[in-house]
Amino acid sequence: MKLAKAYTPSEYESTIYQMWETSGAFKPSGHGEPYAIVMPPPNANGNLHIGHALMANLEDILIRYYRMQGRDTLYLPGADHAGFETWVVYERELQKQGKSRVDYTRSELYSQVWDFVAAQRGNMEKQLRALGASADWSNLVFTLDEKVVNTVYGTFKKLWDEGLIYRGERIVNYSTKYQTSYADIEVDHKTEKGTLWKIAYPVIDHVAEIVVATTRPETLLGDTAIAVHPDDERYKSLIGSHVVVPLTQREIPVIADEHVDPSYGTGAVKVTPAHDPNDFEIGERHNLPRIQVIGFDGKMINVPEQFLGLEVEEARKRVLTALKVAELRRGEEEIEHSVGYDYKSGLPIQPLIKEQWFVKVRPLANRAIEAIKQNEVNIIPASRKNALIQYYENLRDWNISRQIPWGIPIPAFQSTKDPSDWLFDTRVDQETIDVNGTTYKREEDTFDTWFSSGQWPFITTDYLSEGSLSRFYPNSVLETGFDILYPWVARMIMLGLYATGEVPFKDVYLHGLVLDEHGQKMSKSKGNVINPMEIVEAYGSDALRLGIIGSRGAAQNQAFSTGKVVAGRNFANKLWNIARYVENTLPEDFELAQPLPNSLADQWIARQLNQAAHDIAKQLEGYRFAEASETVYHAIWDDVADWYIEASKKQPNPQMLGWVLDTSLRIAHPFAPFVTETIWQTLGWHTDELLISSRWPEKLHYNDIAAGEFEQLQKLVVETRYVLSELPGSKKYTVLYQEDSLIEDNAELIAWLARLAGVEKADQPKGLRLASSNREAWLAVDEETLYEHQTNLEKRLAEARQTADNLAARLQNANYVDKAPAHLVEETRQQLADTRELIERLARELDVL
RNA sequence: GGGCGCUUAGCUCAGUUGGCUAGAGCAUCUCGUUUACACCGAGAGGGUCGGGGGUUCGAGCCCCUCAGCGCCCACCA
Repeated sequence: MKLAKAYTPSEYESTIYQMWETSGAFKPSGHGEPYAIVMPPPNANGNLHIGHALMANLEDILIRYYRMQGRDTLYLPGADHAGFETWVVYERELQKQGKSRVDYTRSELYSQVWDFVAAQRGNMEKQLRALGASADWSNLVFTLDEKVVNTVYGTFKKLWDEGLIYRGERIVNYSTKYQTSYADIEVDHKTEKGTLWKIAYPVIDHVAEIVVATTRPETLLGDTAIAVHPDDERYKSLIGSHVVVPLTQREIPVIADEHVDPSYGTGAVKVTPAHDPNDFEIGERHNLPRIQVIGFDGKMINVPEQFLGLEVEEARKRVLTALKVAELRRGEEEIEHSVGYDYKSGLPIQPLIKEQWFVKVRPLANRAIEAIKQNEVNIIPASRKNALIQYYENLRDWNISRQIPWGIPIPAFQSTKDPSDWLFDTRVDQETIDVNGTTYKREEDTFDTWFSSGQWPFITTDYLSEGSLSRFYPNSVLETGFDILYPWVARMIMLGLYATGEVPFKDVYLHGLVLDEHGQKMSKSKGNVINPMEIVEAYGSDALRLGIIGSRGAAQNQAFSTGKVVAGRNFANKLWNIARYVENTLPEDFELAQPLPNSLADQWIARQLNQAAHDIAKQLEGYRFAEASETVYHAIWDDVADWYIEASKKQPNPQMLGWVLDTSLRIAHPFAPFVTETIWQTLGWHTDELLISSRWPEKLHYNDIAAGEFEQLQKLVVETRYVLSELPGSKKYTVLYQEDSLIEDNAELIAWLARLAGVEKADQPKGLRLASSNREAWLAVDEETLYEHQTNLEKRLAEARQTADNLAARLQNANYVDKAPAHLVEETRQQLADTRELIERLARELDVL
């Protein structure tokens, strides 16, 4: 089969992908040391965004590389039920139908969402295929698959049995919009300007008042104490007396608590245990009652008639007005403070008291810290390591209950006789169960999705049940966005260590955000979202891949660049045309065999490609993707195309040409899988093997001296081209040489590469000395031209003298000679010698003039 | 209140334990219809590596400091 004139990706990509998939190339080989990446599961019913493309490309590059290294490779894809995200979408659907969650039972809602998701599934899998992800689809796991639920229940049971699960009334972060509690990490803290109001509480039986400072005056309706610091002289005498809560008739005590900072505000704090985490703790210490004044719907409850049913914002205004009327306001000041917002709705989060399931994280976090400090898990970039440790150190107990139906039900039942009696039981499809004559009622909450996804590495590999993929745990690397280091990666490390006793993965590679072309964060509302599928259609999958990983460092946000994608497309086309040239040059019946480097160019390209294969391997093993892709790009474009192919036109060596193309395809394959495989298939040199399943290139033996001689020729050619570019007109010139066997043997080659009329031997050569290559060569020009170029020579001579001076100065520095590594000193000496020779040659030429 | 990142060519960015003349893509300029490729070839210009100080034989890289931009974490009312 013949290659078409230009590479049109869309003509080949889907066919090539199918070929890979049906050949079984994506499945683990069962031979070699295991190498595994478990893909962070994209939303099952969503479309991929550009960040997914980056993720899939980075992971697939690693997978393809290690597969070619002969490792037993698993790239395990997943699909996420995306509990809360999907629920929010579905609740909006319900709203459109004029319904709400209260119209259905939990199981009804669950099955509705299940159908909703099922109807929209499949897009992201198609899109991952279009990106070339060589994932093992036969092992895809959905986050609600039975095995996921069972494993999650097992872990929950283990935690429960070992006393690491508790259910308790705590202040939780509550979204009044979505009617569910959140984990701490789901709250967005924003620092903003606010008002600190000062409010007077009259003291009973004293002619006095205590002024407190608060940013949330509406909560005073739920106050159950005033707290002051025990040593605060201003208030010491009032400790134990009572005050009246403004706007109510309630009397509350003045208490002393170390928590109060006498220097802040007025030094006196109103205590509202039901609506503030600190106050909750003060309340615990002093046995204070809790009065809930904000309901779970965000409206005021248990308050005087005039405030009942108001939204919090409105209640605040009216309370302030009422206080003014009562003449209890004592001033206000503008302050900066931090306010928690619902990350999804953007509305303020209400701290509310709720009974929830919590995981005691301290023992889990401590073990994770140890693992990270011991480098059982490596974080790339390393700068995130300390941040992660710090996160673990500050981590508080984890609320894992969510009041949404779309998720894994918490397998717990509560006694109808004794509310504190809870049983672990997985019969979650039943509303009640009877155990020992007692009826138990089902918990209606579901798990936080991070609780189940935090177990992903050992769930997907069936590690606990010792399934056929269990050899892939711990995974080799977890590759994901740095934005989910805390919510996801941190939890996987804790839960992995807890459930399996081993770290879930050895390396964590974090990528940054893909920003738009102008460095702005992409968002639907800004309308600057780049759809990866459109890029694939326009430029090809390989182009997107090369473009998106180029110049991108770990955990670094970086703008998307169409220019880089275009460069990627051009590279694919370059590869294609190299292949076309080779195909047209080699005989029809060409068969690949062990090549024998013959010409200087042969020796040189063998060295260059050996080196490239080695460098790329090192770079990929160190997760330096951008550098690796650059190495590929230059080895193939500069060395193979611009030098080797051109040289081979004059000094052909068919076996060598075949080897060069074959090797180029192999080293480029992880980065540009489609075009390389298409060429490989079209050439048909390997009838029994796909490129995807082939091996990383072996070193080819070459002669180092000959390779160095080719570099000499390159220097001569480059210099000649440079001089020629400065000469006017398009006349062809001749290069003359004197007693130089290297030039003599390669005269035709030099003439071709430098576009010369010829390269001829002369007894008394005249013209422009080609000095920098250290060969006895002159460009034959007439006297007039030579004269015009005298200044040029003088400039070069001056430059060379400067260089020589610098080098000499360095060598005269005793410290340099003593302390710098010997090879550097030697190199400097050599350079100085070379430069002095150059000076001599240039000076001779000037003498001639 | 803690922590982190960024500042390198006109633009977007690479540059791992300090070591030749600091690189790439795009953009710019000059030349080129050579039978693989104009999605091309040849050549060129362009940077006091944010400012200042220090360590070192040697600093884009290490230390201190200043400035600008950005991010994360955190229950000070």
